[in-house]
Amino acid sequence: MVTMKQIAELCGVSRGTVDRALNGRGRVNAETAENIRKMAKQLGYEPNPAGKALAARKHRPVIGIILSSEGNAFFDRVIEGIKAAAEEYKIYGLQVEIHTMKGYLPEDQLALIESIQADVNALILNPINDKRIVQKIDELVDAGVFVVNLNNDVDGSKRHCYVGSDYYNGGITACALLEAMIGTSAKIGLVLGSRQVLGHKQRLEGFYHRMKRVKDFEVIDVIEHEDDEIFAYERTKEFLRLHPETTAICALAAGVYGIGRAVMQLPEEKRPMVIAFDSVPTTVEMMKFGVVRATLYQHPYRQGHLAVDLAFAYLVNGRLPEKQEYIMKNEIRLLENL
Amino acid sequence: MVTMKQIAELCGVSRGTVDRALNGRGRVNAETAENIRKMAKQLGYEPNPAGKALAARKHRPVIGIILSSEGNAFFDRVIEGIKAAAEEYKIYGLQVEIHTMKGYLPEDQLALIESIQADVNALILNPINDKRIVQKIDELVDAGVFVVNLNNDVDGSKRHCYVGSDYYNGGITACALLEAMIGTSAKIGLVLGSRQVLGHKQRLEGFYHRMKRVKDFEVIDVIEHEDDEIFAYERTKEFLRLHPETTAICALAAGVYGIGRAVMQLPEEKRPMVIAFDSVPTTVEMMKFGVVRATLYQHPYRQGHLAVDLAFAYLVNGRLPEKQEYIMKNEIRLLENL
DNA sequence: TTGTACGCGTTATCAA
DNA sequence: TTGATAACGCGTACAA
Repeated sequence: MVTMKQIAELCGVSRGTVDRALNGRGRVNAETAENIRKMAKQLGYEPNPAGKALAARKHRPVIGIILSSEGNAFFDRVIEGIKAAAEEYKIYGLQVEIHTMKGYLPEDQLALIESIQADVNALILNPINDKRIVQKIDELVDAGVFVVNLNNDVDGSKRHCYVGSDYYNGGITACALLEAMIGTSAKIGLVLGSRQVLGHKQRLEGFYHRMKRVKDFEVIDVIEHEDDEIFAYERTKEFLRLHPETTAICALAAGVYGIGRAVMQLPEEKRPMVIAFDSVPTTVEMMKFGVVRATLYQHPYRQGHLAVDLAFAYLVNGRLPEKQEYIMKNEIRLLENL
Repeated sequence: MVTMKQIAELCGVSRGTVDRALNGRGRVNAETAENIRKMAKQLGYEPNPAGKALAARKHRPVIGIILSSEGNAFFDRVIEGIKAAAEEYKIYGLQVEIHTMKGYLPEDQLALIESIQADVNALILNPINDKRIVQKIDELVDAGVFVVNLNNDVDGSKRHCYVGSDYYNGGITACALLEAMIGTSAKIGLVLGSRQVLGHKQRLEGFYHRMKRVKDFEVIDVIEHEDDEIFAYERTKEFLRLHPETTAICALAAGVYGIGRAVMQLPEEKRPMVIAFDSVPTTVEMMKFGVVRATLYQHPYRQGHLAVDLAFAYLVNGRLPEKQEYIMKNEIRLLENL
């Protein structure tokens, strides 16, 4: 393991100069700087995180987290992951501040970002898909803030990386799972929050794509519930009344409890097979009732933890993420392996 | 964040004394020691890993790893996880040495352990279920070596912790999955390495336990292939010849490729549904052929990584694991979400 | 029994 | 443009 001290000796300069050269702090002769960089590369120098961490303790870097999570139980586990990571890194002086909000109004999120942006070194957020949000992200990145998009992404922003699930593959997997469980013939109702939401739209597309390969799958209709449990209940109920021929319902987003309650009003032998996403407590309840047969799980805890890991690695150890996107697998879970 | 220095000042002693009191190095007045410990507890003192890591760099702690992995592709990903973790911690002076072996003879493993035990501070191994191995583990623990059992456990040993999968639940989940995919009626062949292997036996028990709840599931026979691909092929072939009524085969352990090849000799419409464990390349191939319909995945990469994480936390940061057992979930995967 | 001083690798400040 | 020095928290050798 090679250290700055060794490089300094070999180059015949002081550690301070090596530091300036390697970390681009300026005020160093271009020639010696080049020489030092070459030597460092040749020796395979890697900064020691422990040393960095120790020295960084004075900084007390702050990670601000903004989540549109209120009323969405999926984020409960995400937040647990965030808190576990925060606890783990507290010792390095890292401060993590979580701000939650309700709904998806861009101006609300914008206001929240602006209220904290002066005080954070990194920002983790589930961005709302809006021009102004993208601009704000870019502004922060340009100002030196490390930005992670969590659980959903917006395209064209300068965010350092994205942590979340693969929505398109989620749709594909949901369709494949349905085929595996119900056979090649089904009359299907698809339920989601809104086609405006990028992730929901992608899942829908994935589902349709995979469906081309199944002989007798037919989508009767796509129901949108605007992420509202009551709407999910009412609209599913109405859908089932209009379409008693339905044999499967695929809940591509939240609202599972409402959907389940609507399905439960049918006599058992007439109930369609329901599959869902995530395993929030109310969904688990529906699985115990036998109403929801399977669910697709996307490691919410790990998503939260990883987002903080990446910000930590950058702030304390100066390490940029290796990848632009950290995508969780879609895991299939039955009641038995929840 | 409270440091030893602060505690020293508050107690009116030197930092050296605090160190001795808190780390039980002796040579310190019992009364002052007690006082210091109380103060530390009261302030919620937690040693700073960065400081520890830096100071520990002279030690160059060694983790020895012994795996009966040769010829078992499952461990390829486990080893990738181990190597990734080793790379991550190299900077802290951690050395990781992997030793692989073939087969499950206790004396072989014993000899391997003995050949390295003088040189390691921690040992990670997948122990063979044998009295002598248990004794050896206990001997090492008593000698101050940190021991992690990986992928399978032996009962009654003093190992610090176990990292691996939940075999019993794996059997339960396999049965539930089969029911979800094939319906409530099936004539089943169960294939595994050997009932002598604890994990295989537990999966078998889990499968039988869950099967009680399914009306028309019937196990025709249990085939043992001694973890040999050719035996798996031959015996499955013979089984299918004797029992053309078979509608499902559940591969509870390795040998999936041999099983698949035997199944492929039947005309497509007569093939039983096959489900398996793990997703090694040959199993993936069988899934692409449509022969294996689903597999149960147990996070091999994370198993390997976590085992090293725990040893690192102990050796460099002096942290004992929070849990005795770190159990991975059994995840269901189709070709689509592999 | 206790205190002092140094080193681990890095960053930051100040003086040259 | 540079170098020297102190500091971060901990472990430890040595002196008192």
